[in-house]
Amino acid sequence: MAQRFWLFKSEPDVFSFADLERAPARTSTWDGVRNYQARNLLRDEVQRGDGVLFYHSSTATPAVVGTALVVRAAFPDPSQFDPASPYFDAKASPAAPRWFCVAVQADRALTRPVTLAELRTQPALAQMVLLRKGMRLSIQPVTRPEWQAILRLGGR
DNA sequence: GCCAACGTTGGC
DNA sequence: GCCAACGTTGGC
Repeated sequence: MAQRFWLFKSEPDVFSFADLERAPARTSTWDGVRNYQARNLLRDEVQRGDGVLFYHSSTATPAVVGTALVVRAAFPDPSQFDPASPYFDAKASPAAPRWFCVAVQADRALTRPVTLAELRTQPALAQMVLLRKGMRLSIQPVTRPEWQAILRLGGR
């Protein structure tokens, strides 16, 4: 399947792009997604080899800050089975997992972050899912032209 | 900290 | 199946 592109949101206070770059093998499980629409994308659509825009949300200057690569397609999110985890789900079981995650590897930071405010000024990005009113989805599809435009804005 | 928008839960 | 109440997200 052709490479596709996604935008993953993360609160930098919880897990930042720099955290991913510091992780062993620059790789981390993208766990804790607890929204069904986002879950369905992770489980059914996101494939190994896809590109990810790493977006910092709920911060003073929300922005796309780097790119990552999907290095493992969907598997059951281990945190749902861990009673000590904030993402524990008593209704999930290994036989009937409810939540899924993928693994991502840091690619490169953008030369400069592309802020949400800047994204909004770009006519080429007018249809971006991120910019739609009321959109809160934490896993979003990105088109190839959007991907390319954002990397260009970010100095790549 | 505020609050709009959206998602989930649960009573009926 | 409806919908009110509640919880969460996330920009500002």
